[in-house]
Amino acid sequence: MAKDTENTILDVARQEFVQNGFAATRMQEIADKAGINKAMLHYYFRSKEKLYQEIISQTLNRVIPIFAQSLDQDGDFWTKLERVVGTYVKLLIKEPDLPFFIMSELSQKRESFIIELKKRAQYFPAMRKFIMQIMEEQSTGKLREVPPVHIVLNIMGLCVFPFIAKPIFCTIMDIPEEDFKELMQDRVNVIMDFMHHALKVD
Amino acid sequence: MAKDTENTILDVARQEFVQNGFAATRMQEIADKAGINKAMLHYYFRSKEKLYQEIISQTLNRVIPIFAQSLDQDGDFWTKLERVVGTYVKLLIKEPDLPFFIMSELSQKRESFIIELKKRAQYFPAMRKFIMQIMEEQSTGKLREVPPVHIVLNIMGLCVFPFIAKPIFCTIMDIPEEDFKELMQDRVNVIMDFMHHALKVD
DNA sequence: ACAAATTTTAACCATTTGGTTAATAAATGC
DNA sequence: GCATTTATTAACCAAATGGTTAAAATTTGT
Repeated sequence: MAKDTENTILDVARQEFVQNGFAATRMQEIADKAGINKAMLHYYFRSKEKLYQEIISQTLNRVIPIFAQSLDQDGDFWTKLERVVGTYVKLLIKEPDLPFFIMSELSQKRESFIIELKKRAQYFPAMRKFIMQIMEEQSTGKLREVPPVHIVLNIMGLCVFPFIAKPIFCTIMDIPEEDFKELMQDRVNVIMDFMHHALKVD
Repeated sequence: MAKDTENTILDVARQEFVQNGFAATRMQEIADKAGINKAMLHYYFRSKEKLYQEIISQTLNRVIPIFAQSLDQDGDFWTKLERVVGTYVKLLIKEPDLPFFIMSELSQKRESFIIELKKRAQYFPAMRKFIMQIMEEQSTGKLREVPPVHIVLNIMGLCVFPFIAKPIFCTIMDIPEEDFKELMQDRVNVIMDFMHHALKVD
């Protein structure tokens, strides 16, 4: 039963923190939705801050390895790109609030988040190796010469941005939010096509 | 003196709300930083909610027209694109926290923000006209056939995303945040080059 | 110069909120 | 079966926070 309570708390807390952010999330609300006494939250996690930290930690553990591993396999730039874009967009369709959560609290609770992020520094080389690979393929004339850092920024932006901008985008473009998911289904192909034309050598 | 106090409040409040979000911003903190009594905040703006609304309103007034007007002038797709990308990136370099603020509170206080957004519906047609123009230039063979909605998403993503992702990006890529601004200076050219290759007809 | 309106302040107030405590219930080990 | 540990609860607490009020200072109109 013990693990059960703990996991219920974590589940509810994650939902609440993701939806409302740290400051707007109420411990009482978490307790109510988990169907337990508020004191349990402190019994298991000591404080709101610690509970939040745990959620952050879990979230990073769930996202970063997926991302890094999809980069850390064999293949040329295009193989890797297709893999990483596919993985990422699929993940985001399943959990569309994720990028928002990560970036939201990041800007406000910068230090603690960055610390938590740096604990996963083991995964960063995958990214830097990817950049090296881009440079290599550029120098052998397989890719057009665009600054690699910008290429990475572009890839990330093309994948992640729509999920962050969904509400504002749907409003301005007058698209029902239900149609949005559908739009995202095509997204992998659009991105691949876009990148391909942008980076292929003439 | 009256207008002076009011504007000081607005200035400080904007900084605070942008930096901390609604829930984490303290009225007392605003008062202190503005060097006035907390009661003044309520004297001029009645409540925290109303004050926040005012900031949202001002912010949208500052951003949306700039964006819409840069789309609402003459020129073919490429002329417009260069104008809108230039305007946007320039604005964001000056106020890098802006997209974050807009998108942050958007997801949490959805209703009130969307309402405020819809009050500016007058500006939306510029965007839809831009899409129409894309479709036209595609049918006359001037642009490659990529779904226009995705083109718009791509443009927005390429412009805005780096500013949202700055902290996480700089950490993972091991780039000092000071170097980031420099990176953004090249951004307009990179984006234009990228779009050009992605959309030109073979 | 002075009355009326406006602006500003200090002291309060009610509520919310994270967190604690002491007592109770349930599980565990022997 | 019983003592000990673990899990859970209800009641409580102190601090923080948005908001109010009544009085004082300042400005404005005449």
